[in-house]
Amino acid sequence: MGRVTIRDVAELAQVSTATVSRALSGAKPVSPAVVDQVRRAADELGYAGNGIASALRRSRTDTVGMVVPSIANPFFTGLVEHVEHALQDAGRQLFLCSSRSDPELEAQRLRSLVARQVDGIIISPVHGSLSTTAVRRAADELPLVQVDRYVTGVDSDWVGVDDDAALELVMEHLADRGVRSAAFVSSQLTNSSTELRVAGFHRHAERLGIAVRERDVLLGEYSIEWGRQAARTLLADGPRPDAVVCADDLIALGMLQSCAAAGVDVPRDLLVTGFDDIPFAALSHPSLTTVRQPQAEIAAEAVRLLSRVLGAQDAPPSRVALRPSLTIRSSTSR
Amino acid sequence: MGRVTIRDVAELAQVSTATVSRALSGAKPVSPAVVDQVRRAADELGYAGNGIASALRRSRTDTVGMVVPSIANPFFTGLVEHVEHALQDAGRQLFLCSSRSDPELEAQRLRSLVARQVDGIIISPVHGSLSTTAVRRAADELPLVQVDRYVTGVDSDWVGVDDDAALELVMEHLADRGVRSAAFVSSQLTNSSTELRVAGFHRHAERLGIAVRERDVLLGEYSIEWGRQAARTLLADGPRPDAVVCADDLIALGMLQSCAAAGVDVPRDLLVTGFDDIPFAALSHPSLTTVRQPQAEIAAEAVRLLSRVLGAQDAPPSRVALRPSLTIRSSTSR
DNA sequence: CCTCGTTGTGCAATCGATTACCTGGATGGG
DNA sequence: CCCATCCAGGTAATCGATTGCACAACGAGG
Repeated sequence: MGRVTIRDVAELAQVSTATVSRALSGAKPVSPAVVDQVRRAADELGYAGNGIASALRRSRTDTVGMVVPSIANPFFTGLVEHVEHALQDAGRQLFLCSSRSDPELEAQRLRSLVARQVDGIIISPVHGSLSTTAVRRAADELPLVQVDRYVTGVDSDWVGVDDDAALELVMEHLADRGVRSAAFVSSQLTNSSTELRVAGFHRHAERLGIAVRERDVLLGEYSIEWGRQAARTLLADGPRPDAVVCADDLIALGMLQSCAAAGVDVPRDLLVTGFDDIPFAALSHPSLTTVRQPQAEIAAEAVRLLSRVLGAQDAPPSRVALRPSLTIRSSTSR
Repeated sequence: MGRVTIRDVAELAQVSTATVSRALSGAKPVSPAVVDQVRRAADELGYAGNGIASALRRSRTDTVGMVVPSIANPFFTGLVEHVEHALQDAGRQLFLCSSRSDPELEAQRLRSLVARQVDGIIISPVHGSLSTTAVRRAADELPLVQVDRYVTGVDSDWVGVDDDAALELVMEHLADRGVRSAAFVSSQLTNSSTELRVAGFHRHAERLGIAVRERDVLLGEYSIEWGRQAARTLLADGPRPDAVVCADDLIALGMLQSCAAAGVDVPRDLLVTGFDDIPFAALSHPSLTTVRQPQAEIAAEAVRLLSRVLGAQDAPPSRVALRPSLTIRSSTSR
């Protein structure tokens, strides 16, 4: 357990700690013979360095923190994987936290990341306004990029998908299929993407002459269980709409399950669409028509933006909305 | 950007840095009046502390590192969520890394966690032998608990599921359903749980008189795609077994998809079982019969073991194999 | 009134690595 | 042959918070 320090290495290699540091990091030239000696000594002792001490002195950690609302949602884990990949190329590591859709927990995670001196933060904030203070406070301290969703009132970079364009794709596709009335199932959360999606839904429905009854807009949370529940509510009473537009795939998958259980045939009796195109969207029965988010591009762009800020260039914050595409599967194909 | 330090607070509150530290952490008694003064000063300056410096001095970080083979696999993300929950109660934070099923990357992650002085590590190692060196090295430095899988040759705590008992449940269930021959689809990875599952499959198949042809044991990786592929191989030629036992749900879900595409009716023509009981196992068509892992218990036990070791009690390493249960759904119910 | 705790606070060492600055010797040009 | 330059490598300050030790003030008990 006795940790081996740079001093031990220096002693064994018969040089100063400064030389050991330089030999191992290559910060300044050291003669090859000495480098070799130091390397050998370090190996022999199994020297691993102390990242904490190094971080304190250099005041950087080569680590980026990421905060997402949920790691049970494959959309976010997909995003995380891509971010991790992109960071690796930049020689950085990812420190992942989940805020579990709780602004309070989110604030705590952010504080903790700041205290741990990560070099930058990538966050998908929980809430459009309740998250503002914590996000701003973090953004004041270090580079911060928002992904997927953003909060109001913080001037930071953002990368995500063009939600309005996404809903346009969905609604036009449904219109093409002859849909005359539609329901919308989403989360209660008031955050940018959730709001833009519901707004887009209404806008394009109206434009295309698709009827929307007020009671057919159901708000709960982004989960399979809520999809199931919403389906039950929707199918329980009154005339059924021609289609159900879901704000994410988890909801849509829960919806499909309950439809099957209730004997409602999708797509014959009802069309269903999702959002995100998670891997499981292709596996349901029927397979799910959904909006594909360009995850890899979002991740790459987020990392690029972060590096730009790390490069200390005081560029104005940029908001990048990438174009989504529609993956058409059986849930809307008669 | 000018970070506020403890010195600034001390100056404003007109006390020494020692007093500020004690007032804020409560490590030693400080008179109420002074505490109040310090609190006020800290608030006014927005003092957040420097976790790095604190960690260096105290040589603890109140952080636990976790390394999993994949964060795209809902089984692991479920586990992570439960661990995070359990840690929160203990006032610790989680630092999550993915090894992407690559022993080399895994070793790097472990080194990095050790360098960052996390207080302990929870790991599900990639490989039974290739991961050994890295895991041992980490375990030499700090408390380490293995979950789900374990490597050979390292004396550390382990918590997981009783894989043999799990396969017993599966095979007896299949035997009850009149299955006379079975295939097994798993990952190539040689790690404890993978190996115990294939061994259990063979043992119980033999015991119950279920025939297994050598070419019906297919090894690839834990992914949906491999499940699809394996299905194609399995259905392509020769007589079809009565059942396919899959070593995880991702494989099983891919298998179901390909079966549907090939016009093979599950469960009429073929029974299929999975392993893990991820949320999506209930959503497939047909829904999947699978082994349920007691994730919450595994997580709680892992955290408990880690705390025990952190308490510096030199107890002998314990290996806890929890009992799995079988969730029976449509993929095995005629 | 004189010890002997007790309590609250400050001083300064400390954690381990990095790096600004300094030194001594080698090198090269004039 | 001398001086300017360069380079490897050492010395010690530094990052920011914590904490062992010292000390002052105060109260209680004899």
